[in-house]
Amino acid sequence: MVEQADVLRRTPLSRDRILRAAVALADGTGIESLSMRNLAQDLGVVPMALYKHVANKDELLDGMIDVVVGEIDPPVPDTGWKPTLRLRILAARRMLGRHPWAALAIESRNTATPGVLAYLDSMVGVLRAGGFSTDLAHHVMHAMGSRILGFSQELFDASRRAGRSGATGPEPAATFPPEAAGRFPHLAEIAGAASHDGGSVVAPGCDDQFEFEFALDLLLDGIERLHRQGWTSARHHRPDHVVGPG
Amino acid sequence: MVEQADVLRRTPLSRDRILRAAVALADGTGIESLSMRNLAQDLGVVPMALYKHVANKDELLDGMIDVVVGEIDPPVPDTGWKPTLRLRILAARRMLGRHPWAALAIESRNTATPGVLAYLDSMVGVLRAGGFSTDLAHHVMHAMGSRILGFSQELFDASRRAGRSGATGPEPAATFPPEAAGRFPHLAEIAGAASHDGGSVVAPGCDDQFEFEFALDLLLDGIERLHRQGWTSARHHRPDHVVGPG
DNA sequence: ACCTGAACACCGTTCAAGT
DNA sequence: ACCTGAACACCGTTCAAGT
Repeated sequence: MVEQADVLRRTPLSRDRILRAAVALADGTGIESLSMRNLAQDLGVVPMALYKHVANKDELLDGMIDVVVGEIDPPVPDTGWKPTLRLRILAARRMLGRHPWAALAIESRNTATPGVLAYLDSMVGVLRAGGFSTDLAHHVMHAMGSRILGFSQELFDASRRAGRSGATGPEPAATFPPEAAGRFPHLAEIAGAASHDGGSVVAPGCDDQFEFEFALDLLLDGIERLHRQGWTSARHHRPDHVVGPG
Repeated sequence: MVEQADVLRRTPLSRDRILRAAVALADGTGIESLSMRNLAQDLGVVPMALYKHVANKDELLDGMIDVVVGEIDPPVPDTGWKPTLRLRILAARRMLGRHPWAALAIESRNTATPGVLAYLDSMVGVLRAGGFSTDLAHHVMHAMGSRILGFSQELFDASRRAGRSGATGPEPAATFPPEAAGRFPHLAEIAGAASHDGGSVVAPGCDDQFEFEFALDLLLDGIERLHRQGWTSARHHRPDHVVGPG
């Protein structure tokens, strides 16, 4: 650790170098010991030097998230939507295993980072290419929720963040920022964003309660089916980890 | 807010009063503004007075979690496992709507609180009463994950917490504390805890990878079924919010 | 113009001094 | 014995002084 700091001391600071050091620090000693001061020390730099490259700690965390989300293996082409989704989600899970702080960090950000949006957009693209309607693809993304990034259910649901505005109750689900519609076309489509020729985008958001019950009933119905069939893990649980309830 | 503090200033401090005030503070101004100092001020008390009733801030958060988990409506008897689970999970979701900080707070605790364990135990009890084997009930609890408390997938998976012990990779899934086996019999059963006559308990934990893939495939198979059937939300999406993909 | 030390406004918690 | 003010070891970030 200290030797590494010595080696790097003279190489010039950059946003990229800061983000990599921050990820390494969080991986190594836990997210709770990631402070601007500790990070600066690891980099052999005075704390204020970091602020030339990242606006504040929140932006640092956003950058760290995009670094690790970028590590998720890209989708394997030409294998059909189901194995493609499956492999990619398992790749996301492996990434989360390498960076134990990442799941909670992603969940606690109030707005999705560009890297997370790109990942989600490509997942929707896989569904659309597989023949899913935007409607079904939308609900599927909500249903997959906690699996799609290895965790985390309601990615576009802002209701969990506290309202310093003082309003009570869940706020309307904030979809993604309108200016991102061009960059993430599948997400825009899913969100029901109507891109009128001028370029302005309207995203009506979605019905959280419906999405929650859609996923809940999808699971309950699948569980009921297994229960009726007298499902036992003994017939499915194999050491190579490639089988499930199917 | 201020008047309330005035009213309560003379009533003696208690753990219960502290927890209620903490929940109110988090509900009102957000979890990030919940500090021991702010909480003490709301209670018209010096910060150190709190430490007579709660050991530290972590224990305060644990207490707050159990207060709100205690608000979840109890299961309605005699309606079958499926509607019972469904109603209870929707009740949990309503609770999370009232306390926007709670989901993330529960997820970020490293060990489940007694209240959360009691809730989960009663959910397993519903499955067992419905004729589910301990084996299937176990996998179902993992599969429901993000829904069972309105969120949060791997309740007994400690791999997301950083290891200050320096070890890399996911730790073996920590089940619940052995001494809790007596209080939460259904969870103990699920965890495969073998309670030998002396009273000592062995919980072998579970295969995280298998549980993840079980839930993933349960969802993917259900999604495939909907896709083949040409499912459309137009036929299911009704304003009264009582229908899903079934 | 750029960099950075000191300072500010906070934390959670310890500890010793006061009653 | 009990309570509590001051203090300690931290934060993220501002700001002005130094180059």
